[in-house]
Amino acid sequence: MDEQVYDPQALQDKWLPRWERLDAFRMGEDPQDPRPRKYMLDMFPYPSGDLHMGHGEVFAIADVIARYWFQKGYNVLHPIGWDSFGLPAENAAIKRNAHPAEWTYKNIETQANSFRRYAISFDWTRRLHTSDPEYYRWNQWLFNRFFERGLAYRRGGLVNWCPNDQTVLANEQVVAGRCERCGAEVVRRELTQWYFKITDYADRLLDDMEQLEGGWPERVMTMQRNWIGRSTGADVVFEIEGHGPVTVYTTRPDTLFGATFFVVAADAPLAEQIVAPDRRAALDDYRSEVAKLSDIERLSTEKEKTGVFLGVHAINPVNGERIPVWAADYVLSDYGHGAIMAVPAHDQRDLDFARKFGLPVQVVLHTGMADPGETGIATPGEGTLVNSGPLDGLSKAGAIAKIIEILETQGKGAGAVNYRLRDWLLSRQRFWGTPIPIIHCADCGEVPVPDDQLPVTLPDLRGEALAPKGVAPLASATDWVNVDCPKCGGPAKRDTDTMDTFVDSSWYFLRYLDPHYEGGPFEVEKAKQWGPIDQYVGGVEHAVLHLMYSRFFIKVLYDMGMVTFTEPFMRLLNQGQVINQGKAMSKTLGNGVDLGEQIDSFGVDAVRLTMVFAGPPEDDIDWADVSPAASQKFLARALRVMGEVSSAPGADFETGDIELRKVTHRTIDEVTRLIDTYRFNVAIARLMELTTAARRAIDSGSGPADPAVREAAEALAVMLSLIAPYTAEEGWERLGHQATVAKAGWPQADPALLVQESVTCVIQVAGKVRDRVDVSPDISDGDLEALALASDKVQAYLSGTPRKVIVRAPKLVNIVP
RNA sequence: GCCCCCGUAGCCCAAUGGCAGAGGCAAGCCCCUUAAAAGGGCUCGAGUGCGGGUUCAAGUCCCGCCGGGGGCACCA
Repeated sequence: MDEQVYDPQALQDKWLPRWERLDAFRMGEDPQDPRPRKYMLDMFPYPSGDLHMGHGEVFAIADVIARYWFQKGYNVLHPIGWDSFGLPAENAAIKRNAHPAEWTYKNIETQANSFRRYAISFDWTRRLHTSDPEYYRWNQWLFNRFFERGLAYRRGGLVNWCPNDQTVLANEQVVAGRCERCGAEVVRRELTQWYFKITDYADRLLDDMEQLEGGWPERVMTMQRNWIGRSTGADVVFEIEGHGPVTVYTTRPDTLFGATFFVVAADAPLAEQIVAPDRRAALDDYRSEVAKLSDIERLSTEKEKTGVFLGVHAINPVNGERIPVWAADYVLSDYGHGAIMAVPAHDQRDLDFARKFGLPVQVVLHTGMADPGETGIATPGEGTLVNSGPLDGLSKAGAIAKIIEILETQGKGAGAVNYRLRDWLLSRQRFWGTPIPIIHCADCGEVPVPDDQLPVTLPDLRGEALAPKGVAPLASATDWVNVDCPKCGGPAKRDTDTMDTFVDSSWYFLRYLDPHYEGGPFEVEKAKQWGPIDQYVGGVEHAVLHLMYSRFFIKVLYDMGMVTFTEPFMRLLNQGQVINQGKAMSKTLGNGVDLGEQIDSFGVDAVRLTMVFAGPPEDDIDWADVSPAASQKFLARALRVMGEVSSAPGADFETGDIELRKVTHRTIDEVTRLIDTYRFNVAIARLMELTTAARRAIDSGSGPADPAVREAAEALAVMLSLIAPYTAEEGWERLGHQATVAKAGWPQADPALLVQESVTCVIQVAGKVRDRVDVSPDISDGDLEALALASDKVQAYLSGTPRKVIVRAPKLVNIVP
C-alpha cells in the first residue's frame, strides 16, 4: 500500500477480510466469564432497500459506545437483525407479481453487506429476521400465553381503518387522524378485531418509569405519560327518566351541583337506547352527519360544537335536579362511560356547548374570575365552593374528597381512575406478517393452535393474490384456512389476520441471546444474565409505539416468570435526523444524499467521523453544514502521524518528552470522560488536538524517535478506533502491532502526568481582569489573596482596604473595592 | 391555545456560576514545490437573540418578550 496517500478504499479492502477472520466482536457465551456484561442494542432496521444516511448516523453513534465497551474489557453483546415483516414488501410483491420474501431477503443481504463494510462491531452469529418461521413461531407461542392469561381477546367495536393500506391500525399508529405509515386519512369502521390488554398495565407502565429517570430523554417519558393519560376523579350515577341509572366519569366531582345538562356520545349505543321516540329521527340525522366527518374535521378545535337534544332528562343524584340529555360528538364513546355531566361554568367545552344551545350556566366555585356565563370563559381553576349544599365553603380539593364520600355512602358513585390509553389492536388484514394462531370452531369457539403445532406458517401466496380486496389475503388460501378443530376435530377455520409487526419488535432483543433456541422464545437463564439492555439507540419516532409495546411485553414476561426485570431498556439515546439544507431529505425536494455514494467518495471512516463529529448525538445533522472531505483530511493526518513514529514497539514511554506525555495523558483523561458522557463531538476535537501535538513533536520537537511520540500515536490509534476503525487499524499496524486495535485496551491516564506544576490565576477587581499570576495548583486561599493584593496592577485600581475578597484558589481572585 | 427544548464569530459547534473559544468549515497569508495538487504553519473573527433581575462574578440561575424546533390539543 502506498503510504503517502490516504486511500480509504484500499484500507477497507485490506482490513475487512482480515477482520472477518478475526471475528473480534463475538459475545462471550461462558456463564463463568468473569467480565462484566454490557448489552448494546440498535433499533433493528426494516429492509427497505439499502442503508440510508439515517442508518449511517445511528449505527455510527451506537458503535462508538459498543467499541468503547470492548476496549474497556466488557463482555459485550452487540447484535443485529431485521424487522422484516411489513407492508412495503407486500406492496412490492403485488407490483412485481412476486413473493414478499424475495424482495425482503434480497434487501437484507444488501443491508448486511453494507453493515459489514460500515464496520459496525456486530456479533453476526446472532443475526435474526422476524419473517423467518423460526422467529415468528415464538410470536405465536407468546400470543398463546397472552390468550391464556386473558391478555389477548377479540371484540367488536369502532376501529381505525386505513383505506390506502387496507387494514386496521392501532391507536398509536394514527397521528392527527392520519395513518402513521402512509399519511392517508383514517376512517372509522365497526369491526371485530384482536386486542392485547395493555390497559391492564397502564399503572405499571406509568409508575415503572421511575426506573428510567435519568436514563431516558425527558421528552420521551413525557410523551408516554401523556399517552397513558391517567386521571383521577369519580364515577357518578345519574338516573335517566324512563331508562334507568347511567354512570358518568368526571375529574371534577366537586362541581356536581353545577351540572346543568348531560351529554352522551352520539355514536354510543346508549344514545339510541334512551332517545325519546319523537327525537329519534333527529338523532339519526345527527349521527349520519357526524359519521360523514373525518377524524381530522371532528377533532378540530376550531369546529363549533354540535349536538341534538334527546328528549329525556337525567336526575342529578345530589340535588334531584332534572337536567336535559343531549347527544354530541365532543363526547367520546370509548372513554370513561361515553357520557358526561356537563358543568359549563367550569369546563370550556361544556360552556361552548351551553352557549351554542342556550343552556343554563351555574357557577358553583368562586375563583375570583368574571362570571363564565357573561364572558364565555370557563373558570376551571381553584376556588371556594358555592351553591353546593354540603360542599359550600370548601376548597376544590376538600370538596372532591367530601363529595366522593357522600356519593359512596349513598351508593351513587365512587372515586375512579381513567386512562387515555386504549387496548392495543393487533390484528391486521394483510399478508406479510405473523398468522394469528387461532382456529375458529363453530362448537368450541376460539381455539389456540397447540404449541407443538407451531409455527402456523404463511401459505405460499404471491403477486395478485396479495392485493387488498377488503378482506385479509389469507382468506383466499382455502386449503390453508380450512382445518380440523384441535379440540373437537370438527371442521373449523383458521383466523386469517396477521399480527401487527410491532409484536415482532416487542421482544426481539431477547431472541438475540440465542436466535436458534428451540425451547422457547428465548433462554430464560441467558435473559437473566444479559437483561435488561444497557443502552438502546434509535429514533424518537418510536416514543409511544415500539417503546411502549416493548415495555408492556417485558412486564407480561416478568409476570410469567420469564425475565427478572420489569423495564427492557435502562438507557435510551435518540439520535437526531440527517437532513440537508435545512430540510428532511426527500425525493420531491431532490435533496437526498446517498450513504453509499458518500462512502465511495470519502470512505467509511470519514463518513462515520462526520456523523459523530457534527454535534451532540441528539442534534440533527445538516449535511450541508458538515464536511466529510475535512474529516478525511484529519484521518489522513492522523494516519501519517502514526506512520512516522520511528521508535520500536515497547519503547519506554517514561523516557519520552514530558510535555507531550502530559498532553497525551490529559487527552486520555478528557476523552474518557467525554465518551462516558456521550459527548463524542468534543472527544473528537480532543483527538484532533492530540494529533496536532504529535505532529509538532515530530516536526519541530523531540522528533519521531521519541517514545513520547509513540505513546501519543498509540493512544490516538486506540481512541480513534471507536470512530474510524480502518484508519486506526492501519495506524496500529504501522506502529508495529498486530490486529486488532479494537481489542488493544483503553489507555489509562497516569494521574502523575495530569498534575500541573503551575496554573495561571486570574486576578479581578470588581469582576474585571486586572492581572494574572502563575501559582502552584495547591496554593492556599490566604497565600493567594496576599499575592493578589500585592500586585501593582491590582493596587492601581484600589484605594484603601477592599470591601471583600473572593478567593477561588488556584484559579481566581476577585477583589471588591 | 397549553407544555418542553434551543438561540455563542460568515457557518457547524465548545465553555462544573469564575479569563467568552476547545475543535472543525469557510476566508486570508506564509512555507514546501519548476508549477499545481497534496502537505506543513500562521492569521482573521462573536461579548453570547432582546429587555430586566439575582450575584463579588451570568453564555450559564430567575422573570418578561422575540425567533426557531418539538410535543399535546375536545380523554370530561
